Amino acid sequence: MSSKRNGPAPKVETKAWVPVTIRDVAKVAGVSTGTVSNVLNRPDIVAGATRQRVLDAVDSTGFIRNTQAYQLRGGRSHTVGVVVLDVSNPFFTEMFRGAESRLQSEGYVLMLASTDDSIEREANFVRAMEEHRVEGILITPAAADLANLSGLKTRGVPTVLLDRKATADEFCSVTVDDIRGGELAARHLFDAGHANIVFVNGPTAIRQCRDRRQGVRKAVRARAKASSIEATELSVAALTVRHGEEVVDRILAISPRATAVMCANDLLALGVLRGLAQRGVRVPEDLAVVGYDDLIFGSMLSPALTSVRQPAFELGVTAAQLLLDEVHNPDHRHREVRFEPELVVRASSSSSH
Amino acid sequence: MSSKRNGPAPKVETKAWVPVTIRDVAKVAGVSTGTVSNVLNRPDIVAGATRQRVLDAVDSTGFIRNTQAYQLRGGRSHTVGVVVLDVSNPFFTEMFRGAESRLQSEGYVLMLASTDDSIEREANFVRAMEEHRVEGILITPAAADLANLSGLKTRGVPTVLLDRKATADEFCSVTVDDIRGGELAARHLFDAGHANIVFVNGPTAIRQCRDRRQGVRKAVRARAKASSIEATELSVAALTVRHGEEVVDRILAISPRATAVMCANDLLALGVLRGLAQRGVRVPEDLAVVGYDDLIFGSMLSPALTSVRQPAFELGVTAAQLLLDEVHNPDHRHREVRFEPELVVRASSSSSH
DNA sequence: TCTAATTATTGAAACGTGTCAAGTACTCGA
DNA sequence: TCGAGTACTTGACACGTTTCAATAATTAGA
Repeated sequence: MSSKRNGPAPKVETKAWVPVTIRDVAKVAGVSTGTVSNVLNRPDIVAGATRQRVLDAVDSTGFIRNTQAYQLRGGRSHTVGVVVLDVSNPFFTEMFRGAESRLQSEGYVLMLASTDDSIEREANFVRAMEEHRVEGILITPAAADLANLSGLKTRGVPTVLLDRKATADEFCSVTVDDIRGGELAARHLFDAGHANIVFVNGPTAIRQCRDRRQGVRKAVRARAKASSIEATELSVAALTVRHGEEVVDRILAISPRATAVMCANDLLALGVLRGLAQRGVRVPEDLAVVGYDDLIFGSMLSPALTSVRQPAFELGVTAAQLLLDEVHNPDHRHREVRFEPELVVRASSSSSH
Repeated sequence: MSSKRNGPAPKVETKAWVPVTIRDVAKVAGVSTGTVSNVLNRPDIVAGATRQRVLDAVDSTGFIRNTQAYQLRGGRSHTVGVVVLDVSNPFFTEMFRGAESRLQSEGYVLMLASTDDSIEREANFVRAMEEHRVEGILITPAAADLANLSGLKTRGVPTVLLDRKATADEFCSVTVDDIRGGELAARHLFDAGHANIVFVNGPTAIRQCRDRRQGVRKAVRARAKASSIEATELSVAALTVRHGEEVVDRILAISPRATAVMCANDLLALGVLRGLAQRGVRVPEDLAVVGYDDLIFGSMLSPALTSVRQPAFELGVTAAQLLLDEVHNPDHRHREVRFEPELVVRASSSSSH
């Protein structure tokens, strides 16, 4: 890193900006503060000439309304807090974009924080947002229990859970049906004629992994009666590319040899693809591969990766919608909106074998 | 999407939460509001027994300090605004994480907004953040000129430009030396023995594309005297995978045939890789490929993609640091901190040919 | 015991805005 | 010309907090 200065490094301008209040504007326009406020909030009830004079004064003074005062007086904060586990995870950013697109048309500004799975940081953020009097919070809870959120509940701060079901009916929530997703992927392979598949799963401590496994098992049960099919489950310690690469030997060691692999997420699948390429195993001819999450780069690989897409953007939009309902509708009732995952079939599992 | 309700859909709890003020706490604790405020802000000056009584009252009432009132009275907002072009771009989210990591240890909360290149939306966000009295703004300006930011300047809102140099010394800024990045990539290929390379560039209306091209040309000039080398420039309309895929035929049509391709970003490179794979051209044996940006998935490809890494996280940290300096240090002077890009050599250009 | 010094607590003012009852100026009809 | 509307404008108050001069209570010193 290099730090460079142009010329004689001029001191930052000294004429300090003195905050312009509604009172300054009133003085310049030669009216009372009440009138200025009216021009700002109900322009219709003030005479044309006066209105113009005030607007000119606003311009010439560079007045910017102080939201805190407005809010203190009883106005809304027009702010919503979003708390996710990890901002750099595309799933969360897509969700954020969805929420943003819905909320910004209503004039809201979003506060974003990522907890990195830390319950303590989560508590801090939630508290800070409450202090800022956000009108609502969208959150992916870090902890299994929802202890950090009990305050929100009792204080009546509208809250929507992201990709997480409420224990009782305490909050609204938006979720994706991971059981169905697992089922979809497995069924796709069976439909394509694979009778012997491998399911590479992550730690079952993660709810998503548990659910996806359950979906796979469901698909197996549904077919097991009619035909002779089988699914071998392999488990890895983490959902990473490396772990996917390392599990390849175990996959190939299975006998009779499997003809398809389903991975609990795209990173695992990517690792598997690399491992297979290194060993000269062709995809999908020798072995079909399916992932989960539909990360953007999966579609850019060759062969492009079949995967299960989660409608992250729509999750965000819907969460925002639920929040708005809770904010504005006095008859609001909490509910869970569950989304269906979608199988995106691409070359890595296309039935050209 | 399916909407499901459990049981008899209980109406949301009716006992509306009445906001607890410092006055309520004072009443419960049997002290004055001044004392409560002291307990909250300067606990040391209040007697132990009283302090405890107040703290108990805070707990039992569930009091949460109202930041607006605090702020109105002259306190700081502990809020920083971040405005980027696109939240779903990993470069920006990494930068955001960097800024977050630096600022959250100082107790700040971040407001995030993405403009999607719209000057109008940018103006709205900046205005909203000013109304919220953010203590500073980190921004990637959408427009070529900085008209949207002139208000920030005159009103003295600390502002740091992200990946963009200030025209004069109006603001602090953090940038990455794209000229150097282009030079690094091209030089790497020349060093590896390639004498005839192709540079696939995007629209030169984009500053980054202009700069990277300039870097490539610089590398060419530096070598042209000593040996006979050449760089053919191809231009595509957008920095996407598809455009990369489509440019492959033009690359292969060049005669004498080039031995290496440098792309203005990783998406282009990815498209090129796909196009080459489809035509049976081996990488790096027949043709070496280099990208730019070092997107995470580049490392997961096989062959893994050589690329130029931009220290996005560090950019964010530094931007935050500059902002904090401008906020706290009365002797603050604006400056540009320029980061060096880093070449990450991987299999797609490794000299095993 | 009395004074001085120290320690704790109080309560009112101020921050910038929106609201609203009250006031003023103006218009129209008779 | 007067009265009754009508159309604008005013200005004090409230929102929840911090600050600070003033007061009260306690302690130390002589």
